[in-house]
Amino acid sequence: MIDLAILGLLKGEDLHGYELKKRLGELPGAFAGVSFGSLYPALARLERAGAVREVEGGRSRPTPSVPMTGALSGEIAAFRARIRLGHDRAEVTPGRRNRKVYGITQPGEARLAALLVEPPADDRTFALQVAFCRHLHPEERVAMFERRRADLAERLTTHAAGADAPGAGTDPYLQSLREHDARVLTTDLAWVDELVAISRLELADADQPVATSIGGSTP
Amino acid sequence: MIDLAILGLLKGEDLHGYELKKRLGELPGAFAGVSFGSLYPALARLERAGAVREVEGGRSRPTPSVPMTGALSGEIAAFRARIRLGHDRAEVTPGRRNRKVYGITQPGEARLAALLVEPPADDRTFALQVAFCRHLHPEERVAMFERRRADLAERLTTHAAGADAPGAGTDPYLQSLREHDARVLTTDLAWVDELVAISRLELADADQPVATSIGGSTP
DNA sequence: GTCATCATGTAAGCCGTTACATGATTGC
DNA sequence: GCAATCATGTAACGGCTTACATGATGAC
Repeated sequence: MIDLAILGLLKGEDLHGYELKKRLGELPGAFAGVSFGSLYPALARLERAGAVREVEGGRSRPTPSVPMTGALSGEIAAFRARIRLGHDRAEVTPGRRNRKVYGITQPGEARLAALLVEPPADDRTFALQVAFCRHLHPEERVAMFERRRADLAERLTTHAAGADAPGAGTDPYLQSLREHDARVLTTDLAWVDELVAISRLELADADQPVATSIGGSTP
Repeated sequence: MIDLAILGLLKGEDLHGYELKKRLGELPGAFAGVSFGSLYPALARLERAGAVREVEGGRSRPTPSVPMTGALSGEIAAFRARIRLGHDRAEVTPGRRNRKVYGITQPGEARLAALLVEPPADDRTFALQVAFCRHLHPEERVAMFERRRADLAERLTTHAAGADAPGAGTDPYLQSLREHDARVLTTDLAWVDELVAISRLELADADQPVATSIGGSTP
């Protein structure tokens, strides 16, 4: 799970461990808990495996799909480059001396792609997959969502089957717990549907590559 | 976590490990996954700690509020003895020879009470606490729910604060994930309110003590 | 007598945590 | 100079999983 988080973050941007942990905490979900004690060994392991490697300057903030509304990403890149030259005041990059900045490698990208479509071990892992699913091909993304959907649907029917177990209705708290579980499953199902809808929308947008001048057709 | 599950189940009924695992699987939530490899060591540990002990006949299905003719447990014991004679259908006690039936002790009940009001390490632990919260005094139960409520509320505000982080709105999947998290938190909050409502209802109906409570004197 | 099920346990290992150790850089 | 923060790592440990080993019982 931590591999997925690391590779997903590095796919977007070269980072060192300390910063990586901060980004992890900024992600929605309960990923703030990952500690250095697991992060650094994981990085070392990934480096040994050839999935990441230490980089020098560090390609920062590529954001290829959005071609720069302006200055933001470009300026950040320039800014980071400037740091190395000692051109700027130090207030922005404190204590940068010993940092080991990591970047993702091609094998690492393959590994990331595999982790993204793998059946998630738990709900938090699925959350991570969603967080980074933008790096998947649209079809893979939809397929992954559909698998998740099937899994949730099955869990829901299993749940429904267990509802009329012997002595199921005795305790109001147990009953409430059971109902809540069903609600959560239903909510998750609706969410996956939303994710699929987003994917299909993007797929449709990709079909018609910004041909505004043609007929004015709005899909 | 597994201690809470074991003690909570044993509070209701004397059970052996194999049966314990089955009951665990019947509980709502994802507790089916607990394996023998963690269950048996946990039982041994709890026995060493004096929280459970091996019992002979096994007080089964106490349900003390319903008188049950009083003969039930005695009859079950006789029934279990009868099995040997091949007199009954086997569906109830197959392969019973080596079973170690465990019962909860008074220290074990104290431990259970402590685990039930302890701040839950994760959401699954809270689900377990709800599953067995009937064993708490009503006031403790409400207090525990209120603590949970406060925790969820804080998480929700933290979440809201993080919503307008830099670059938060770029990816539709990340955005959807963030929104889903907020929905889940809100749903959980509503659920806790429901649980509190149930508690208050039972508190109001306190004419007749419905649930047995632990840790205190039961006249 | 053989197989499925019931039943208990051990061993190896994964994954993650907390706590500890170390040291550079910067603000004051 | 000193404290706070940045930054990287190691060590000990805990909890849980899978896989393995063992054996009794009952159905057929």
